[in-house]
Amino acid sequence: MKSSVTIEEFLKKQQDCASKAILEGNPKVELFGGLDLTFESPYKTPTRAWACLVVFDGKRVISKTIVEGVVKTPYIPGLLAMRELELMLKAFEKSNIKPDILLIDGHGQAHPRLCGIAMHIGQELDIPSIGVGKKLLVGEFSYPAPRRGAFESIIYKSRVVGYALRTKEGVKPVFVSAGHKVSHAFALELTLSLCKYRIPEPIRLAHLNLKKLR
DNA sequence: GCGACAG
DNA sequence: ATCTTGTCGC
Ligand SMILES: [Mg+2]
Repeated sequence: MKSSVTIEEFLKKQQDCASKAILEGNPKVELFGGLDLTFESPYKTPTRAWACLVVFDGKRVISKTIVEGVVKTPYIPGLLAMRELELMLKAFEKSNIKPDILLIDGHGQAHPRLCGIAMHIGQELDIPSIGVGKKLLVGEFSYPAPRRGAFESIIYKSRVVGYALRTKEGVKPVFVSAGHKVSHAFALELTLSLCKYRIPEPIRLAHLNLKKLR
């Protein structure tokens, strides 16, 4: 059996994670990983779930890895990692090809305790990571101009914790924040470079693969 | 106490 | 997060 972590314990883990945050770095990366999950019964717990890791080289998909598992924790805002981290790590471990950086469907530092799921994953694997959320969890921002590449800071407790980025002309922005060993500026530029549509290709393709699977 | 709240 | 075709708009 695997000792189930309590909310209290996980909150401590997040404090620890935030205290060890490394939010700087402009790593040379060539293989980009994208991670996402899908659930058999999203409103029930426990439920069967699958995680997918897509490794993209900027042009082609180098590998896709899907793993199945049982998720026992319900979704609680601020505790997404409690629900999705394990399966994501499992997918990474199973993959023979390891990306140089991970893009996660969720936030990095833009989090109530400055420790979103992207930061957890980056630290656990010690590889650069970036959080890309479709909706904001905490903080304030102004809508960036409609042109692709326009961005505005996400301010939380008087500091910049990420950016609202327009990844496609005239389409809703995404919220990018550094997770591990990258700066927010690096996260912004890399994310934009990987966007053909609103969502960066690695994450978009991971999501699509899971959608076909069910 | 009320409202907001990644996926 | 998931159920789903067409439809409207950039
Ligand atoms: Mg997701």
